[in-house]
Amino acid sequence: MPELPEVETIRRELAPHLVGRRIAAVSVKWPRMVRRPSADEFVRRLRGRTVESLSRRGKYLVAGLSGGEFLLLHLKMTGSLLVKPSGAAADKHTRMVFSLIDDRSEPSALHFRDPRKFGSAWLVEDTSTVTGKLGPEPLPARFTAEALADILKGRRQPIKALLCDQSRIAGLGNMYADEALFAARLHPLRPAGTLSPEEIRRLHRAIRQVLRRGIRDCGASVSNYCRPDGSPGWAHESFRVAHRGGRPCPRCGAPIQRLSLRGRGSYFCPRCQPL
DNA sequence: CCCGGAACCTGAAGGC
DNA sequence: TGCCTTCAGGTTCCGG
Repeated sequence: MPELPEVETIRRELAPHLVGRRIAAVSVKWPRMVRRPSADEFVRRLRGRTVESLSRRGKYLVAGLSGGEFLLLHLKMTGSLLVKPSGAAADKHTRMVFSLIDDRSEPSALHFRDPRKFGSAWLVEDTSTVTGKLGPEPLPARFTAEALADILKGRRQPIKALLCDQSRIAGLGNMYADEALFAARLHPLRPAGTLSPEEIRRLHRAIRQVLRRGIRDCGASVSNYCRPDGSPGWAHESFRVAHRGGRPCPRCGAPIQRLSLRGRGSYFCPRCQPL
């Protein structure tokens, strides 16, 4: 499932294939994935635009286009973006194809593949209409332990739920939240506002560590995640609790437990992460 | 404000 | 070529 490290990996690997190229045509095979404007208008307005930049905000990819508009893509759980030669066949899970041209290289195509059809695309003048409610990015230096303390202060909800709430912190999802809580030795159900300053410092450090390591390892290929060339990442190989229910805790050997929180599986070590 | 649950979807996995 | 149920989860929306 693409979370911040996966989306950042895709951004880095996609940028050389997109930036400077012109969108010659767009084919939308599942119109409901186009959130704004209508699918017809989306296709019409994208044609002829040059991609000028590719950035990331939380789990959103943001392509800056000539003419001042932005194409935003969200992969949700099973989306992937694949660079293919022009004319390559779209498989049955391909929901959108962007045909790309420039003066210097062979025509290519960006395939937005998503078996579950949860992914989304927007074409907007102002990115804040889509990403405006996101909380801070956790990797820049301005995200300090004090900033995290302010976010947690007074909140009674379970720390795991807060970490996954994009309006509080942008980019963490189920897997990396579990990994960060394990690294910080915090139970997922701890009420967020009850963390001590020392626990907040541990959590702050853990969040940044698991995300940086995820990026370094090119993302976690659980579910359908793959990179734009179709290859997997290997961040999941060093996961210590995420999706590892029943296996021994790497720190103490106790079996990793699973609990359901907001309908999501949460994995943790009951001995290393006491409530 | 806060929380829980449904909806959006399909493929995989498990029970029988 | 087995059928049916359950599960997986990011985000949005809706109800209490």
